[in-house]
Amino acid sequence: MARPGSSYPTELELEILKVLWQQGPRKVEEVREALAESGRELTHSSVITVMNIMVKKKYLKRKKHGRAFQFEARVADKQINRGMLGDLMDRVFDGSATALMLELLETTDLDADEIKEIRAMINRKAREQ
Amino acid sequence: MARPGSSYPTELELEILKVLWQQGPRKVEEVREALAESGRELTHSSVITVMNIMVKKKYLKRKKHGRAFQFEARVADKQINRGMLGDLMDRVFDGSATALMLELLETTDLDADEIKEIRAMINRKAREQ
DNA sequence: CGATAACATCGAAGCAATTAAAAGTTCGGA
DNA sequence: TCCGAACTTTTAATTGCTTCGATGTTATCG
Repeated sequence: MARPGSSYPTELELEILKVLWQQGPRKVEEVREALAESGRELTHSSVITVMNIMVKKKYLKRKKHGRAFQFEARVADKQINRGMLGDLMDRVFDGSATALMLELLETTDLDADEIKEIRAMINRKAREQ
Repeated sequence: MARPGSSYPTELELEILKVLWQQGPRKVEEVREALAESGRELTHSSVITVMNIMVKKKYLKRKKHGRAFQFEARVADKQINRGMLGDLMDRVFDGSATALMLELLETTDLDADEIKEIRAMINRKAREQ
């Protein structure tokens, strides 16, 4: 039997989604350029292959626009981020948000502003209950 | 060209590591049973195949123990958890611990105790600076 | 209208991950 | 010592991801 196939975007798929989330609907060539700028140099052919797979997976939709296709994200960044984080939380931290957060706090350097922001958030959360 | 091959444990590898982290050094058969109990029914053959790959990848070491091998984790849970979390933070949240934490706080239901614990942690973090 | 450039599809190679059957090895008891 | 059970190694099928060359299509410009 074979690999199950993740229900979340793969590495490259995520990179492509990020470009479309940041820049809006784009042509393959433009996505290829954006990827190249962040250090991933692929041929046109490679990029379009993956993007067509992403259409099949419903991550993207495409529309003819002049002679080329325009591709657009069909999933929201929030939705994907949440899903991927939830997946890691389940798989690695056995579903414990607290364990995840403690790990993060233990191992990350945060500056004063960030701490302030997180604290405000947690206080708001406390008040909500 | 091929897939790069993640520097972190795969799905099944992580499940196996968890068993060994929780139970200490174990034989293949015992690991197989533990996996079955958490809903993943594999043949002996399948489990040993992966575990041997994990030895090659230096996740595990093995020692003859009677007629069977005993396998032991060679990496610490903390180390792996940290790495996988860091990887997600980089890939999904562009390296921002704050963004990750805010997302988690936004989307997770935490009970009073958990909030208290996290708050204590962040306060300690604030004092450290 | 025909050539060319821009763009798309097809086919495929190579490796990783998952799964397991079949074949090989070894230890302990009859 | 030899058989069988327990355990391991070998081989391999299947599928997913990444990558790209070769080939096919189409719009525009001269």
